[in-house]
Amino acid sequence: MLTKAEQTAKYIVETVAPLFNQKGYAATSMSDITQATGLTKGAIYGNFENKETLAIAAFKKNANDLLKKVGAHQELSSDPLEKLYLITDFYRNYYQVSKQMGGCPILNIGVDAAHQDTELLAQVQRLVNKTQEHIVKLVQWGQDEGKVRSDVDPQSFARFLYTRIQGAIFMSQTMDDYSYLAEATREVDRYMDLNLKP
Amino acid sequence: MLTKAEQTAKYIVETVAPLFNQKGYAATSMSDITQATGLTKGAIYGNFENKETLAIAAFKKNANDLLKKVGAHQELSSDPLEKLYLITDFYRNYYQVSKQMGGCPILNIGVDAAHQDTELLAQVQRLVNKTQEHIVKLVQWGQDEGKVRSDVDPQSFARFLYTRIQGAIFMSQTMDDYSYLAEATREVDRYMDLNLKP
DNA sequence: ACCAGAATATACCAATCGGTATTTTAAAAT
DNA sequence: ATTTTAAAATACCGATTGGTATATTCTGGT
Repeated sequence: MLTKAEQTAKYIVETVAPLFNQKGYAATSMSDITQATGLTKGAIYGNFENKETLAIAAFKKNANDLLKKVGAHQELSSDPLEKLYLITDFYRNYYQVSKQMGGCPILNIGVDAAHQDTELLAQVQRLVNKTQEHIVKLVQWGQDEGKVRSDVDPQSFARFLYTRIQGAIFMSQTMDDYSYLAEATREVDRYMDLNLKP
Repeated sequence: MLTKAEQTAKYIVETVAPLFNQKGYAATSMSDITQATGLTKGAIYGNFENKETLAIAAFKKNANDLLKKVGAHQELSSDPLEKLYLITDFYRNYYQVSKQMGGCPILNIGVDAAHQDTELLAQVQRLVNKTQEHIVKLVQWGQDEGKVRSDVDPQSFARFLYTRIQGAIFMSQTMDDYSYLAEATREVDRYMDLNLKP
């Protein structure tokens, strides 16, 4: 069971997560935060050391939500190759999903924190590596079971898939045009049809 | 010949362009600007109406520099297909080029201005469309001369090339890893080898 | 019902924010 | 050389920034 403080801390993070994600760290003020939460500075600073730790908590919340969603979608199959297709399938609808978070947190915080050497950037990099390693393991698993061609390099495929989709996320977001993601996921699917399937 | 005011206005924009590009609009303060230029607020506001017009001028400067550089690189050939290869060749070294500007302005300002509905976002979208249309024309020109296969859809190829490379730009920038751009340009080249050449 | 500790609200801080009005300095025209 | 004009420096504005110290309210245990 959550204590009162843990409840409000959770509430604050949930309320503030899309704010930081949309406007970035510097552009999100403490008054934005008190206004959005309906709480006062006392409540905020009673639960978080400072603005930065709150921003980090907010990013972690968004990142975790994202991992959970894409993870849950992969549960629809127990086959490694089909799980890869389910990843692209998840991102096919990512335009709507990310809008609820105020845009893609990897993209937004990655760009916002670049050249600033903050803990936030390290968190983004950690998440990117984690996701790529997950794809690597899926490919290796598929190869172990003979469902993915053995001449595929798991690492470089993971980098390709992630980079291709992340580019489409950027384009869809800044051009406000869903179709970039549609095209990218279709292409990655085709790539897997041609190069991953034995 | 430039008047005194035009000279300082140019100097201000040049000095301030990498600042806005790196830190974003909100995080770049007027004192950052006076400090970087060595000028006072009087000089800044004597030449620019407000912070936003200065930020727009700074982005246009970066965007223009970028277009000039990628344009100059295409001058190395007069053949439309070879010009397409020169575009990917330009982005092969974009990691260093963009670092001088404080990161890719399309990426940085695109993300920074998203969800804010400012003139800046419109400028980014304009530049993206302009670049894509340029690629479309190169493909069409190549088709007219029989140097590009006629079954290629210029529009969708342009979107693919731009999105693929922009994704690599994001990854290289936030992971601080050049190789994403190397892989992306190599892959686009291979794609053109296989699908564009007659 | 009462009390102790936790949690939130209030009031306040120096510093900085973007912006402006005015004064001083530099350059151009006569 | 003097006047006029353009440009930059200075001084200042109210508002807001992130953050803190203190006061008040809420809540769970007895």
